[in-house]
Amino acid sequence: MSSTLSEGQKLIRKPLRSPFKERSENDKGHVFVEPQTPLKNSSRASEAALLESHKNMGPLTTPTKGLEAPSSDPWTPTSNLKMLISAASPEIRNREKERAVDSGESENSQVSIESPEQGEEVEKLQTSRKDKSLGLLCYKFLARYPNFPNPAVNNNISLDDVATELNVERRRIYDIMNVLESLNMVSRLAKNRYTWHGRVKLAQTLAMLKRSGKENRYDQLMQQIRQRSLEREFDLDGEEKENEEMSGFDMDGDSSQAELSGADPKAASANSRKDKSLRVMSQKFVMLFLVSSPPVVSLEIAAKILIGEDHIVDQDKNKFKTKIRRLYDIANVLSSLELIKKVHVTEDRGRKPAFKWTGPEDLPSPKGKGTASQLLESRSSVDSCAKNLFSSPGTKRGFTRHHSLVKLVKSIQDDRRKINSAPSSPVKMTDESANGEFYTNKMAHLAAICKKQLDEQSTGHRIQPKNEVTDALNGSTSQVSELPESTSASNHQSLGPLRMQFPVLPTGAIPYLSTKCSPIIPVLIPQQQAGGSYAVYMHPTSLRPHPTSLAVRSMTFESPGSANKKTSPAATASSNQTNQPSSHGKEPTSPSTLKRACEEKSLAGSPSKLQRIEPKVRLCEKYRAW
DNA sequence: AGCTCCCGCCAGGTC
DNA sequence: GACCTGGCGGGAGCT
Repeated sequence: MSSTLSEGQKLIRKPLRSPFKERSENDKGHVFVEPQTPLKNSSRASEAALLESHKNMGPLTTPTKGLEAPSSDPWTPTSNLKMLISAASPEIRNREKERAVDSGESENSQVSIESPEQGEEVEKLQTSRKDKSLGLLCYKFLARYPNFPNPAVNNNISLDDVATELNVERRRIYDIMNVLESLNMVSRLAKNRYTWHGRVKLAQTLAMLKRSGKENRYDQLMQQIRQRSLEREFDLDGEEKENEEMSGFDMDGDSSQAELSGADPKAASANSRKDKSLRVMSQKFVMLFLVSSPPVVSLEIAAKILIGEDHIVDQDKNKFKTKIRRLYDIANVLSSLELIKKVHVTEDRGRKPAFKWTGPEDLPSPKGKGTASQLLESRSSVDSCAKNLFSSPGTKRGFTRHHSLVKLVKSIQDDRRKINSAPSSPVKMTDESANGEFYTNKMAHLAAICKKQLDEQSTGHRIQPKNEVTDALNGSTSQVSELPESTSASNHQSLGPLRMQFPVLPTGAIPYLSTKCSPIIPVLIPQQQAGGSYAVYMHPTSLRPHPTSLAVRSMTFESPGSANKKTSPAATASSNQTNQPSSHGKEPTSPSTLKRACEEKSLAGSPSKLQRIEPKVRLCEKYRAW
């Protein structure tokens, strides 16, 4: 069954084996690198090995990619790498075994991953689902090419060749290529052919994406969705409420996608399809990280934003699930690129998968007023789809955006207007907190801290180079520039690197949940629970009528499989973040805090709800490092 | 049980 | 019409 794959797609498309039958036998741990590790870890280990090798390649260390070389030929400067790839590519080994070819130089001869008696078992296990993961496949793919290719050499990629040599269906290669293309790491040259760019354009692309993300106010969208999610979460009559809130989004239901292209149904259809493409999704997903502070994005939030939260109702739950699936695909590739890393956000409802940005933090300032579209369009223009990722430079919005998202932004703006005129207005809050009129000494002190942080936050940005901030501000519309004028440029000085912004809170740290929509005052509470410190987030408005009002929330960030669930270096490093303006500090925003913020926000217009939001301590904010 | 995501069907697009 | 591209969701493997 494992016949040689021809150039033709038909053969590639057909599975070479009966995966499910084989899978059923894959019930034991196996290894590629570390024989004693369990199944999952083994794959991770092999990925890590590949990654390490890939790293070792370094820039310009792999002059040729040897694309057209047969799979058994060593990649000249990276033969060692190939060995590792093969170690992680059981199918290649299987194929080699079956063909009884290449006994001398074949990879399996160099990969001592199992004892002879284990051979058969491992061979079965080699077809493990994990071994076929998109992430691992991407590692293998990336290992074939240098990060910074020599423009002089042929950097063409043949999908057929890649699919054949990696022994996967071409379909899988498309997934990888789409994500890579979204980052300008490859560009489509022609049918079946791509050009490898590596990371040459990556930083610039990311900068563009960041800028576009800001222009699209994805940070605010995230915040908004979190808030609404919290509202739902803490509503006693959640279901009815959910419907209420869904309608409160001013949603346009299923029509949103069709509206993307205006009245032209055909264009709408095309645009809808494009908008769902892995490329667009990937870019938007990356944008979320780039504009988020801390740079942690849960799949749930991402999916909601990518869908437009309005779709998450009834039968559209399926859409959500599908989106999540796609996000996993994207995330796997991005993980292979080391741009993100999987973490978990533990909330009341349990652990939620999330990803943390681990890619470059200091992005170059996008040149001029160019948009991401220019960057993308500057590459191969063959793919019109990519062009549609961004609107023309002249337009304000950088990206094609769901109509629902436009409305979402509108909703945010409305909220902001309300908030700014409401007692819970951030400005008012900070002013009040500054004079401490309504608080105890401790409250006043904390409020002062909060004010300071708010001032910093209101600068709108934390770690970016100043010029980039300026660009972002210039390029964006009123939303961003609405930020209070009290911004102090000097506040940027103390800002640490992006990762330092992540609110892993060691003892004593006071996280500030910066959100324009829900100003929260962090208050340390004398709570001694294992695992770290706790902060109580107090909404300023709740402090006045209910000085004891607390809104606390538990949230744990942890790395899957991380042994160190407590304070990590990252946590320690972030211990100073009390003074770090978390800009749009969104991610760790306590759900209950947000909930409270939303509730209280709505109080202005609905005093009757006041009773329902009687001060209550929800949970404790507990951050663990990954 | 829920999370993760492989797999391949099949529709739309391109040649 | 053949082939390319990739959205999509079923359902298996994993935790």
